[in-house]
Amino acid sequence: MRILKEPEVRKNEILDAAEELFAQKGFDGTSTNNILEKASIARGTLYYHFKSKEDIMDALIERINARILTAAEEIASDKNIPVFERLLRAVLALNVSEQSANVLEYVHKPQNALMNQKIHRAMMAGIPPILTEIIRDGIQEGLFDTPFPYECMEMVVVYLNTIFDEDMPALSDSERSAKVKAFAFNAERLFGAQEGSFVNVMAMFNEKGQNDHD
Amino acid sequence: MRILKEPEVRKNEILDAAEELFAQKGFDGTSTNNILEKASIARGTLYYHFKSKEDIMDALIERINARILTAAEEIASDKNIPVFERLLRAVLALNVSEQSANVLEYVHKPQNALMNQKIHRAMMAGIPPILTEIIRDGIQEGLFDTPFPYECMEMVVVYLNTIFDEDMPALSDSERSAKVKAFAFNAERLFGAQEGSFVNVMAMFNEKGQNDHD
DNA sequence: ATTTTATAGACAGACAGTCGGTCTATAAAC
DNA sequence: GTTTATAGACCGACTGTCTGTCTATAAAAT
Repeated sequence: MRILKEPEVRKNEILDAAEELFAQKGFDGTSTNNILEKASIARGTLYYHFKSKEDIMDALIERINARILTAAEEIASDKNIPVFERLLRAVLALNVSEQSANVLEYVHKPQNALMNQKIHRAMMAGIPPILTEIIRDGIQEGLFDTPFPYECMEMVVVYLNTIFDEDMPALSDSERSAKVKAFAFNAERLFGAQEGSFVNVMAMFNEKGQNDHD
Repeated sequence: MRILKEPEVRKNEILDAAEELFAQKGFDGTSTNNILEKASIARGTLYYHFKSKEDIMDALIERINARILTAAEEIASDKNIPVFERLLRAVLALNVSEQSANVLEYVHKPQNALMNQKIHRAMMAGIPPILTEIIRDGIQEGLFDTPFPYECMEMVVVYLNTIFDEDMPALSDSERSAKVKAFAFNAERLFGAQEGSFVNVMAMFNEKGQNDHD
């Protein structure tokens, strides 16, 4: 007895199943059979809707990415929020909020190198423009001073994604704290911000970050 | 008629074969059968020496990495070379020289995500300490001024690896030139160097870089 | 001669994708 | 209204490739 569904419905069911499995076992650790079972469909159905396993991953990344960037973009364009707070909230939306907890799950799976690469690329295309808008407002208000806001933001985002990514050799608490301090100092230099201003943002970041996880 | 060889000899033959194939077709695109054929050995021999396909890759990365970092380290510790030139030559040894042309080949293969990740990790562990030594000398000589030489170097290396990596969306010549200019400016800020000093280094870098490829 | 090391290749099971066929909904023809 | 044809969604057996395992054995060492 076969069950017919709208293509969009079925596609999302497959993506839902894949999302859960990739997060749990990684892309490489998830077989198409796992997906079939979880979505309760046959092999031919899967390949009717997606042309390959990698196609499923690409669709999933696109879906997740859209969610995350949309949330951050709304925050970034809300001129009623002060610049530093906006920056903080956008970063939270991108890295720590419940929505992007999914991204972190994937990134840290050992069998997810390809997916990591694609996620990273999507993030690098999407995040700096959003955050640079905030930096430009900060420049207008005299909080920052750099002729290259985009490139500064790009550098900071790349670094955050790499060094504070749990995938890298684990940092002890004191190592992490030292790195955060150094990073704040370096970010102040890059953006031409007043010394100490990013340290304060970082403190808020850590507080909010921890609250979110309690 | 079987041919016996010293384990180290045989191991290196397998690695040589793998090195060529991974560069040509990527890790995922290379089957163990390809390696068997190229090294003229049987499957059992391969698994006698290496415990898995991934083990071969790990050994290969280690081999290449050792070569590259050794060359750069020699340059970095040669106190007779002026700081800026030492920095330039070490960077060349790490990124552009013939030895590391091999690394670039791997990094840009579409089926090499896992290998990229491992190479990147190895590089991030090996490169910043070497270059930071040079920065420290520069601080001693008053060329640089930063309380966080290591973290600055780390940031710069991460950025160089990511943004100027050909794997990222291709940059036009003018885009690249603009990015190099912005990067030089930002590096000057990070290291507390005199404005314009890194732009000059970059010019040398481009010249030398181009000559190497002609 | 016996033991150890290195080599060979047949075999097994998992995997992603293919292919031929079936089923369902629906429009068109009667 | 009923019948027929069509489109497209679905099914599952099958295929070829892949990595790793296992058994046999040649060559070297003792």
